[in-house]
Amino acid sequence: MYDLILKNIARFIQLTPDETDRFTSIIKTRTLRKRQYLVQAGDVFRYECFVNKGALRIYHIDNNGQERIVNFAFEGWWTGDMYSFLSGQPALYNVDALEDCELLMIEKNNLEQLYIDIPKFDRFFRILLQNAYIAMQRRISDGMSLSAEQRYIDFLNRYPQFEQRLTLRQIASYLGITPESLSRIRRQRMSKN
Amino acid sequence: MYDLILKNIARFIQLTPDETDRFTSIIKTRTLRKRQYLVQAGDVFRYECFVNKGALRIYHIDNNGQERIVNFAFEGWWTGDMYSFLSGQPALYNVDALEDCELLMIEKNNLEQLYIDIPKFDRFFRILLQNAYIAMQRRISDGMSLSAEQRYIDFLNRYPQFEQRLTLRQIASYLGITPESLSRIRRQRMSKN
DNA sequence: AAAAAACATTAACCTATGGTAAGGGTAGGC
DNA sequence: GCCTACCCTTACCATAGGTTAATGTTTTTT
Repeated sequence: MYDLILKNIARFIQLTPDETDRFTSIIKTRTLRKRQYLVQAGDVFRYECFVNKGALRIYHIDNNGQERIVNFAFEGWWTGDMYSFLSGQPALYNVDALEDCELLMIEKNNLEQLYIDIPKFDRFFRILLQNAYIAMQRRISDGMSLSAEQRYIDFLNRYPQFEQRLTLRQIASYLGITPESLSRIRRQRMSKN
Repeated sequence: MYDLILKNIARFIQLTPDETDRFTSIIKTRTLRKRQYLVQAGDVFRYECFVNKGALRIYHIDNNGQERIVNFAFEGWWTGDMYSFLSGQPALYNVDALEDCELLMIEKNNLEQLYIDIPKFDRFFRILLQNAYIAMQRRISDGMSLSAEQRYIDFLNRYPQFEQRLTLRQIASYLGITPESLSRIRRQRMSKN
């Protein structure tokens, strides 16, 4: 049950058996069925979530009523709504399940006590966030510099294993274009090669 | 000299006098003249930098040779090249001074020893990164959802104090549009109001 | 102070992508 | 097993923003 999350943590910090027990004792598990919400924008959401199985999307609804996927979360990734978690204010984003999911969740108060008792977890999440920072900075500069087609090609190269688990609409939304545009890009690429 | 950085740190953690001394002992100061590089893409850069005075930009050169500003850094902000700092690989971005600057710099080895000696600094940078994460997530979704004009208006609302310190080209580059487009947007806004 | 370089503005034109609509395919609910 | 709803594709037109170029202005260099 906890294999994947413990391996994920062991990438950056080493826990003693006691610390491992302490950590797993605050984990709550939750399953989601496909399409089920984990977070709805506007609700307060006080958990950091580790995806043990399945896939989710983080998205918001823009002024034109379009769903815009800000990110995905697959097995081994962390998700939630950082803003709501940190501030206690209503969540900015929706998070829902693209497939049946199994989540490991840590409640805010429990995590804050964990930070106090085992400061190594401050370190773990610091390193996790540094990596997220690098990835997001690249997404920002790619979004400014690259054409829709180039962003699509980069997406395929970066996440070849996920393409088949996502629909065209989901990929288009993540890339910041319409499904029609992505369909056109695919056709043009077919005829080129 | 250290007032601003100590106040910045005191937002999230409390240091004892000894810890404060320990911290300030590893700070190196550096001044940059306007246009001077702090980091050049391709060089290894092993410092986290706090802007005590002045302003910088983080940018990269895209495939068309255009400078794309990924972010600014004003007094009280942290900057550097997170990728190079973490991995020891060549930096992905250029960072240079938009004004004469005074920087407080922490070398990687010193910071890593500081993390070990005073784990509160793990916590400090964790919280700093969480806030950066929220800001970057918003930039990604704004970049996908909003028109160039809306992004410009949001920029003015969010950073009214910085507009006058930046040129039109710099703001346009940050917004991901050409200077010509921003000039057109400004003119249209003038005639509307 | 002069020369050179970079910046801002405007205009005319171009292109990538969005909007809309329609047809056929596929999957999930009853 | 049918129906409904959603998904993908294609086509045609609309438009925001890019490109190029010309002009005047400001800043930097010498």
